[in-house]
Amino acid sequence: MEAVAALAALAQDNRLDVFRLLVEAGPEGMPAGAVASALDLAPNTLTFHFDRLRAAGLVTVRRDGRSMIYAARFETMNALLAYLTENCCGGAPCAPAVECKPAVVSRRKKVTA
Amino acid sequence: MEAVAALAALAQDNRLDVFRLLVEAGPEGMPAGAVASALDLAPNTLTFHFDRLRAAGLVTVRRDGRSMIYAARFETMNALLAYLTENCCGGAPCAPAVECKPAVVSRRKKVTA
DNA sequence: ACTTTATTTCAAGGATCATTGAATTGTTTC
DNA sequence: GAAACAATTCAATGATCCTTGAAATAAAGT
Repeated sequence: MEAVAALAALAQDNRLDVFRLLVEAGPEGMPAGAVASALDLAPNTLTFHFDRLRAAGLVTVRRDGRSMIYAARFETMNALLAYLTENCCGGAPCAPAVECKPAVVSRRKKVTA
Repeated sequence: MEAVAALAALAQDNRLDVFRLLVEAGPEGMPAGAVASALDLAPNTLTFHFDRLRAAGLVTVRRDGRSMIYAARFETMNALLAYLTENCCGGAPCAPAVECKPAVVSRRKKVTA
C-alpha cells in the first residue's frame, strides 16, 4: 500500500516542515542548504529526512553545482489526497477530485516532474 | 501540530485498514470484535491501534452491552484533508474545500460527533 | 594541488513502535 | 454466583525511528 508510505513520510514534524517548505518553493525546488538553515536542521539529519521523502515519492533531487536541489512532487501529493478523499467518504467520493497544482506565482509553469 | 498526530495514526497498515473499515461502517460504527474478525487481528493488538486512533481524534468509542463500538470521526478527517490541501497548494488552496460526509446510505444523517 | 563549501555516508545511541501471551475487568446468561 | 463472552491491561521482545558526531565524497575557487 503506497499511501501508507506517503503518510508515514509526512507523519513527522521535521519532515512535514520540510515538505511544506518545498511546496512553498514550488516546482523549482530549493537547495538542501537553504532548507537546512530555514528550518535549523543539521545537514545529516536533513539528508536522512530527504531520503524518506524521496523513498515515498514525495520529492525529487537534482544536482546543481555543489548544491542538491530538492523539489516537491505534487503528483504524489495529489494521489495521496485522492486516496484519502476516497477512503474518507466510504467509496462514494463526495468531492470532485482535488487537483493540486504547484502554487501561486508563475504563469504557465508546467509541472513536468 | 495536530496534523502530524492524525498522519501518524493513519501511517500504519493495520490502522489504516481499521479506519477505512470504520469509514465504510459509517457514523453508527461497529463493535471491536467485528473489526477484529474482519481484519484478522488479535484483540489486544486491535485495542492498541484503537487507542492510537482515538488519541489522534480519528475515532470515538461507546459501550453497547459487552461490546465496544468504534466509529470514525469524519470531522477530524476533514480537518486533516483541509490541512493537507492547503499545504499542498502553497497557501493558495486550489480546491474549494473538501467536505467529507459519512457515506452513501442515509438521507439527512447529521454528523453530530 | 590545496582549501573551502555543500552534502552524504557510517556507526552508535536512546526513544518509540507493533506484536504477543498471560492475566484482568466488565457484562450477559444460566 | 459460576460460566461464557468481549475487550482491556500489563510486561516483554524485536524492530524501526530520529538524532548526533566523525569521516568521506563532490564540486568550485585560488
